[in-house]
Amino acid sequence: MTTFTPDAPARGPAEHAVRDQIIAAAHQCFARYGYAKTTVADLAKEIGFSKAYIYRFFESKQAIGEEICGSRLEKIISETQDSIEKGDSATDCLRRMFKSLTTRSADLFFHDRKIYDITAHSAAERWGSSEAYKETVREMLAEIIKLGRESGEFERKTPLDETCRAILYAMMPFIDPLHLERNLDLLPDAPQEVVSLILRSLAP
Amino acid sequence: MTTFTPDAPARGPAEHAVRDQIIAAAHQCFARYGYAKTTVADLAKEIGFSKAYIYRFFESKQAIGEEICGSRLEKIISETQDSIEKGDSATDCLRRMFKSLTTRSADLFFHDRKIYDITAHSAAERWGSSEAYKETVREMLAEIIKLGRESGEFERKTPLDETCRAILYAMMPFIDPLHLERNLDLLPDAPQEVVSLILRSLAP
DNA sequence: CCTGTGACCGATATGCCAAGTAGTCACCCG
DNA sequence: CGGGTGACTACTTGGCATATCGGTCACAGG
Repeated sequence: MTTFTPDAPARGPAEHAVRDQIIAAAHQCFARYGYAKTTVADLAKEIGFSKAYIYRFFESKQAIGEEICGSRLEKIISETQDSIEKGDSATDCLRRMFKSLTTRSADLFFHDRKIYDITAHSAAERWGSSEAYKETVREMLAEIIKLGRESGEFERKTPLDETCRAILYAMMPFIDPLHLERNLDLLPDAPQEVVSLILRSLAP
Repeated sequence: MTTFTPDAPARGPAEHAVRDQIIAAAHQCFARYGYAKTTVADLAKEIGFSKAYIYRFFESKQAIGEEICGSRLEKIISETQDSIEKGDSATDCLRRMFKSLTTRSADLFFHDRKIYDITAHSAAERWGSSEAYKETVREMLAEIIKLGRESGEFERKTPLDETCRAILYAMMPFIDPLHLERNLDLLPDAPQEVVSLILRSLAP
């Protein structure tokens, strides 16, 4: 699994109590007031240091946002991974994977809206956090397809890369936060119907 | 094919020289300055009548927008229909259908941006014009699938409705103007790869 | 009946200026 | 030296008065 920390030039020590405090404060403020309405000065006040000090640990407000966004996406990934591991076939794993990704994203939308908005913003602005998320999802999918091909569940003619790309494009409306937002009324049936279509396409 | 005129209570006579003048002026102004920047008063001045008179023919500015939007979408539909008719198999028809829809939509984006923006707005606001468009696309697709099933090209187990829905969901990123806009960098390969996946899923 | 309009209303957009915000830097302290 | 900051700048943003816009209506002329 690739790491979520963006390849940007990190500033200051990666491990530091104050850095953790900033993250904690940011998580709280972003969740409560939203990314835009939270100022760096707010975060500074929250942890009892000056604004300038925050810039010893993060090169920008966006970097903090990416960190919050990334760790939330990581949680979705790891929960999804857990669900996949309970699958008893590649078919089952694929169903579980997308079921988990869509329901957990929708959950985020309904129960942690402000954080969800950050992920949507992250996707729109192509932040490192969501690029890394997409890449990890791609890797997870490739793993399942490979498994299914080895076990004889899935066909082996189509190039693996193309298969993965096409599947992700097809699921985009339900995975990409930006698109999901507009398709909430199609949950939970639509994504499952697309997964069924995908599975038919994978038949040997 | 369903008509594009929204089921709204149309105002005034449907056939009328002045009505046509309004449409012509609207098309010109919308294409040049955009829907938002064009005022109803602008249209009135353009055709030499008063603003109030326009409301004898259209119940709102949106109704005019829907008309412009709808007729442009109708053009895409009819051109696509033409292309489909040249297909020599259901498989070919399906490829042609989506190839035509995506390239013509992208074309609209690049060469008639202001009009494209209206279609995107129409999709976002769920205007009648784009609902009708989506419905017509669904009908076109169902027709092709039925043909393919009859000729033995496509499988017959999955319910027709579900097949059509799933295919449209999967192609949404490249058909829906709202989504297409964000995926222009994936053209022209991505939609074709998804169509290939769809065709694999339709194999008997 | 049909064609056509100016005056009017409530909501929304616009322009403008003060206040706030992201980010930097020189500098302080132990 | 690492830990920490106030003051500064260039750029947005918010708020508010004002103008504009979508839409209606009563009414006029043929």
